[in-house]
Amino acid sequence: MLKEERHKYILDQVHLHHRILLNDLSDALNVSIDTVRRDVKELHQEKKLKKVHGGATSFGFMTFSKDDGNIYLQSKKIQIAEKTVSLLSEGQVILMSGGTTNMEVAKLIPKKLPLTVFTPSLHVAMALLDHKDVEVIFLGGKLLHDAKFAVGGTVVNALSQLRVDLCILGTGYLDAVYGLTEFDWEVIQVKQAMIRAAKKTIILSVSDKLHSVQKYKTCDLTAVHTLVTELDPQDPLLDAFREFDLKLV
Amino acid sequence: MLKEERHKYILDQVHLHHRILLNDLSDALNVSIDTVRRDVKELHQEKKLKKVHGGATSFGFMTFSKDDGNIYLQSKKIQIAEKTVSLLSEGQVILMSGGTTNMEVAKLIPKKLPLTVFTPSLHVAMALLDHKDVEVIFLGGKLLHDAKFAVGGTVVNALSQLRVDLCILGTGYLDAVYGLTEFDWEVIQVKQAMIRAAKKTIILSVSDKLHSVQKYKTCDLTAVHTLVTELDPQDPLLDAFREFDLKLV
DNA sequence: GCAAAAACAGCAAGAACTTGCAAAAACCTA
DNA sequence: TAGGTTTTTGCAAGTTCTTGCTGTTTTTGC
Repeated sequence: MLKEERHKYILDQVHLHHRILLNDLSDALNVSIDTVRRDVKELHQEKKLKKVHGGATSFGFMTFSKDDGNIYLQSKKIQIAEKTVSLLSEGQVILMSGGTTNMEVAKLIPKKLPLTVFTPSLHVAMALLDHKDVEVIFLGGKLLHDAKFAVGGTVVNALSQLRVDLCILGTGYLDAVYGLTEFDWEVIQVKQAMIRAAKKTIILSVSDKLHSVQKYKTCDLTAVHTLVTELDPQDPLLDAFREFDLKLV
Repeated sequence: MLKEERHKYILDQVHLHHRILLNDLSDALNVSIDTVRRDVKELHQEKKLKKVHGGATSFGFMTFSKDDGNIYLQSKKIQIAEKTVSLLSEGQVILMSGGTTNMEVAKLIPKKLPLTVFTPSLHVAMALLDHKDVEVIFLGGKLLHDAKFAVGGTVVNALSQLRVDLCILGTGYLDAVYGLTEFDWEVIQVKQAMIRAAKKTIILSVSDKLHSVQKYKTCDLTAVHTLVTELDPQDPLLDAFREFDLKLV
């Protein structure tokens, strides 16, 4: 492999994930850690990226966000994603919905963690394909133009034939009384099928979305096993959810 | 072999693969490594390519454009895409494979043209979702990490239940004698199923890939109805394909 | 403050590059 | 066509670049 190719790969990865570990690079490129270190050093001197202890980051990382421009929201989502990733274990078969929070989870999954992931989200699938050890199966169907998410009978049908370890539901609206709600009927159908297909369901929610309700209901909180937020599990904001048989993380 | 011929070959290879090793060139051209080195040096001075340690890369190789950094190849693909789009008509149900050429087709489809498109390619699906009037159905299945393409029984099975107007096959290798070939067995299975599911099949190929053969065979040229290249339909390079009942565009 | 991980410096083998040169081929020009 | 000139090509020797390994120093997390 040419040095230029390695450099391109490294820069692509850094731009995609905002940060990258030298070990992962060494692994992905099949060269020694020293070589990668030297590559990153060069790119650092060329001001193409920023070298940090253990890896590298892109320059813009802390100054702007590709997503909604909201750095606070973004960092909350990353916190949630980190907590969620720590709940995963090797060899699991999981289901992931869409949403930006789930995107962060996809990016943060360790490169060497073997998993099988089913998802109807184009973005999540795309992000997961960077992970050589993750088998990605896309649940095909009619795609929603804005959400880049597959819905419809095909998806629900495929899900009805699955039995997976874990379902990770991203962005939704959450309320102790009304449960999990959404504004898109088609999405509801898919999420319900996802919950049915999984032994355990984890929902991810930034605290801003707690106690908010939308038009349609996905499920009651009793159907959920774990709720991950960026807050400390002891935070009083979560009190309303303690009455359920729910693990707060 | 003339120097000019070598130069053309080298440029073609660099444009096609974005990079090339001096050893491979020396091997393919049956000249010493020194000669190749001198050739590449010249081309470098003429700014036709970029010489790097161990080989050469095309310009634009280091850019981060989502597209294909290669200007020459890129413009050929756009020409092909334009011709292809002109073959489409309102209300058609079509199948699109992956590849960068098909990506260009997806981008160039008129925003107001109502179509239904089935595809197993993440990139094509993503590009099509920009078009509000195109209904996109993703053919789900196990995703190939590098090609971002769904393969396997699920896809083939779903395809077996389809009957569409048109199948647009992107990047493949084409030869008058050996027909359409690929290097990935799984992809072959999907492409064959796509051809079976369509009333008509269009294949897109940049002229560089004409007369080249890969390991596995997708189909004979008799299964194809239209061949779109960036060349003029009268170009002698296409003579080998005239014996077939094939529309050249 | 300690143990583990990461970074650094120096070294050696191998690959790639440069330079100079001579033989062969191609190209004039009479 | 013969003889001289230029270009092209391959070879060899020496140099530089790349890369993985070693041991040492620095940083990090507990």
